[in-house]
Amino acid sequence: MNIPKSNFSDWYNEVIYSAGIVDIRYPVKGMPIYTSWGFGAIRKSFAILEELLEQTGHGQMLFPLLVPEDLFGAEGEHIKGFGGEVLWVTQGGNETLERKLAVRPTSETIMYPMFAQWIRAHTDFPLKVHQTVTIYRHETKATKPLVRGREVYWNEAHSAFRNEKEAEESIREGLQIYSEFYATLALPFTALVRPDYDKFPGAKYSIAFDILMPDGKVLQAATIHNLADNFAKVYSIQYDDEKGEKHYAHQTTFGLSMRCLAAAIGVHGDDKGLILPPAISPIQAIIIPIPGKEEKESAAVDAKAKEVKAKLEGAGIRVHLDCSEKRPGEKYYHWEMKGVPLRIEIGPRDIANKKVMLALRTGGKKPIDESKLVEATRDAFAEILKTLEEKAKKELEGKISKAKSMDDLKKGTGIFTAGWCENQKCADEVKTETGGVEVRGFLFDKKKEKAKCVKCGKDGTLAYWAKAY
RNA sequence: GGGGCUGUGGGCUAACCUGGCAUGCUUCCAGCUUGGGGUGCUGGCGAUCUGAGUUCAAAUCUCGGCAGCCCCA
Repeated sequence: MNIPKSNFSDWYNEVIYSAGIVDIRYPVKGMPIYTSWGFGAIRKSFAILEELLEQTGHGQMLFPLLVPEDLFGAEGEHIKGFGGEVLWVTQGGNETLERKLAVRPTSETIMYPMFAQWIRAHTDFPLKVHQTVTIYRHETKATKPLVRGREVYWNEAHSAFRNEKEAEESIREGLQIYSEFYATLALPFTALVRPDYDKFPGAKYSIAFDILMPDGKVLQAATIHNLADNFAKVYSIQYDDEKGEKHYAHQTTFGLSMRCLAAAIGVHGDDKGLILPPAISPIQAIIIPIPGKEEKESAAVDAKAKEVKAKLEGAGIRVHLDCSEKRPGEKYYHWEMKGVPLRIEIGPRDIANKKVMLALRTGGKKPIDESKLVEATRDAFAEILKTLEEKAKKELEGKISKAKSMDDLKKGTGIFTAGWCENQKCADEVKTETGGVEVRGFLFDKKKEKAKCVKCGKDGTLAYWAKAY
């Protein structure tokens, strides 16, 4: 890496290519290749998320990519919200299709007609499903790998319940799942109820997780929507209760995309490159053998390195031994750039002392007793996670400030709290005048704090504001 | 939604204004050397995004397409 992180935009573009996260040289807009290091980290992340969803009773399914036009358009707000960027399949082979097929920009309209088939009575609840797939949105704006593309890999959870109360509980469950998920990535966030005009098309309300990036802009990195019975009415998801009376189901949906990796890259990386949290790094520990001056020494190092590798593998740690012909120093730079959280050095000196060297990507190098290898490695991962978390929390806290005037919004950077009268007009004017600062929403589940609107001065509510990706 | 800039070996880049032999670094390959933080030397492979136009001649000028970056909304 020869671009400092302070030049965040260039740093990001450089590091995602150099570290093997994506290759943007494929000639279709917004569709890069997610190469093995990047996709590996995404898969590790999603495996954690999928496990959390399974534990809370969501069953994994796979729904079709395509949805016929009439089904897609049934919910009026929904199609209005997505209509402009839907890709359509209009031809099959040489024949024009009589019924156009939409390529999913999200899967409500594909899943919910099936939900209507599956749900007949109150005993069919709760219905909780999730899937990890790609979705497609024909973005016209500038795209950015992992942040805004036309093809997005994500996990979406969709659930149906008997009533509003159960749906509310599901919202809380979603918050819990995503909070745990982001804790394993050491990424602090703000979970905010979006303003009404910015909610998911067709939802009652939307909660979104914003993660602060180093340039002071926030990245929306997960969403949770309460759909109430809006979609149930359109797709006839109805059930008989105990008394034989008909009711509409209440639904929720959550989504979390590969943006989580963009957030981890942005928040944790440094001038040397990436720093991946141990939980999602494709390789958690990289062993670098240091050859000796004599062949005998080198042979001993090789043998010891293999022994250490086997021991760690046996403990379920993702470990790799770099026996390439490069010099040790070059290997250090290489794996640091890729963000491997822990490096284990083994050389003749260590063998003589019955030690191995642990070098943490977050800083610090220490010899440890060979007999305590597994334990020390686990401790190192915990320490790395803690270091990342503390650093990220500190940065976030340092960049949330109270804005009392338009001037504060114009001059400051990061996240602001400021009053808002809840009229979109004021929000729009603020965005224009400040060069992009927009209302991100209100804290969920907290008593709304009164505050005068930062724009018009009328009575309003304390809201969160920031520039966003 | 609007505007600007850019596209040269795998990566970065010079030449572009003023049309005429495509420069350097790096990576990669081979060999030797070296080995606890990017060893050194020698040799080698490899490029003007795409289509049309202007011209004796286009990386260079003009127009379109595709792709990327930046700024504004």
